[in-house]
Amino acid sequence: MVVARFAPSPTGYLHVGGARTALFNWLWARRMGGKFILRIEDTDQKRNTPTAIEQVIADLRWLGIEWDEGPEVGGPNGPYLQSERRDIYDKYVKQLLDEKKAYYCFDTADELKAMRREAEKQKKSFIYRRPEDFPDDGDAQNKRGQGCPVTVRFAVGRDEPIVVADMVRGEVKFAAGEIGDFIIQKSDGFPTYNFACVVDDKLMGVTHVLRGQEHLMNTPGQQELWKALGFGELLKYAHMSVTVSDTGGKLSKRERPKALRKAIKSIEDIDLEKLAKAGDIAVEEINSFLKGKTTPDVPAIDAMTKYLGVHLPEINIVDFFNSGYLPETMVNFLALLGWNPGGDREIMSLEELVECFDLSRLTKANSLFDRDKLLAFNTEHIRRVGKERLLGHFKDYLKAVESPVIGADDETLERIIEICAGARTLADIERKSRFLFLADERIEYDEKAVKKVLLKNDGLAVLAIVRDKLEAMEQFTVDNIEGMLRSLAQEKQVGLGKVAQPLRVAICGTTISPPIFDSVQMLGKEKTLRRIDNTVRTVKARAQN
RNA sequence: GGCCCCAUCGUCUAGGUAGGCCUAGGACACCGGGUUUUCAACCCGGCAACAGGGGUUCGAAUCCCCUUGGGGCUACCA
Repeated sequence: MVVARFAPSPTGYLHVGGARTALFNWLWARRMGGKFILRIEDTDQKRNTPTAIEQVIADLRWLGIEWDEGPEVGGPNGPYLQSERRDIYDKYVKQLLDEKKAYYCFDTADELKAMRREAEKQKKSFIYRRPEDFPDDGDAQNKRGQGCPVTVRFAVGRDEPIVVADMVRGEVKFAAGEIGDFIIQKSDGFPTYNFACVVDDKLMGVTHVLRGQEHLMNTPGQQELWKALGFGELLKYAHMSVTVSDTGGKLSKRERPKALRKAIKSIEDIDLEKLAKAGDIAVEEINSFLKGKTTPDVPAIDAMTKYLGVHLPEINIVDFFNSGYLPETMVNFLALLGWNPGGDREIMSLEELVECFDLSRLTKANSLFDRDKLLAFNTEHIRRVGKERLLGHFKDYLKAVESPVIGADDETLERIIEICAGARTLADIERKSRFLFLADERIEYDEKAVKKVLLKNDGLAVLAIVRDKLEAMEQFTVDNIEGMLRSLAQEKQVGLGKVAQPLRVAICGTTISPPIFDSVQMLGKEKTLRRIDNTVRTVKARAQN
């Protein structure tokens, strides 16, 4: 049976790269009728962030990726948090030590740094110099007593080249002696990633590992460890292409802070105190951030971004959710990053993806994360998800962004979705419909729109006529409103826009709204009239100044 | 620096594993036109690529080599 896994480290939110890895492993497991495991690799105590696990779990579920074994669902091979498996790793470290396949080391960080510098000077790879005689437990005990760091290194075989049979790249050869002895147990007693991952993959029965190409250089070492531990049949590896950013290089979560830094610096007379308050951090922290020394945490970044009203590139899965993307879109788009079903197929549901997913169609070359195309995919998925699901997604979105639209009942929301057909994101729908739920006096007027539509071409005069006709209307229906506006336009021998636009700006403050007849009808007669009056008053007052 | 991976339109890619079906197909973006009450959507049309150089072959986008270019890794991070 195929057993695949996703093994994130809880250092932050689930980002695009991680989500893709998770998705591919999940697709492969589902396609083969196998099992998908979620394992948390929290072996670095310094980097773990407390809420990360919950976040990652929430994001995976939002995408529709469910696991058969792992946190919250349990399973026979638990625990699924590596920090809770220390005794297991200790046992295997001891085995390797006893068999002289691993050895203690006492180097300090500075000593190691010096060795690396030396290697670089000689234009060679840094290969740790293995001692002639391995220190024994007593030596380790002594060194520890003296306050020396004690680590354990794996003695990598040096006689034969190491060959990794990769399902994407074929046989990748590493010359004998090229892979140095790497640390498998840190001085704090925790295993390193390269060790814990090998042990767990065996114990959890993993058969396939799909991961980014950035792991390719870890594979020979892990494979040798696997053999040294006597784990038997090797894992099947597939190293997928890296997703690169349009700014060049691997798509990284550091892009958001970077973009924010740039945005802050571009603002001339910025009030750092206020900004700090918005982000709930100290001013010194911002200064240090601007110098590139430190990075505030995600909530602070998000809060400051919101405060400044700037748009940062989405990197984490929640970012896409907050920008109004559908999980259907993300899953579809992610799947096409380094894979494709062949031919012309592009828009697919999760179910369709499972049906045709195939490792032989994994792409070798890196792919760029194209936000324009993502938007096009979202437009298409909004069109095709179906009413019920879209309504659900929309409500989730409204809750997350704390929109005033949240107060509407389902019937109204469905109507809104309907009249906003063609929207590219849920944010578009929200933006267009929020005027319906704002208090009349909270309408913000777009200067350009006011100038162009109301102050020119008799805008206000037309608006006055429209107002009277609306007031006189007995049945405030879409048809009546449409009929009135159309005949008025005809009467005046002008395009519909000439009469519709002033009305549009009057009720929502901008020239962007759902179709005008629906907008007016949904707003209702009373509010429409009041807004027209407010608008006239405001605009006249402003024109005088 | 060392090791490793990769290379078709601006971008994602089909085609490459069985060389002729490719005067290279699709999608996004872009440009032009249409529809139109705004934005968006929608419809029609257009632009646009086998990185370069050597081979192998009757024949190469497809196989081999080199160059160039891009990317990854190079931690007591994962």
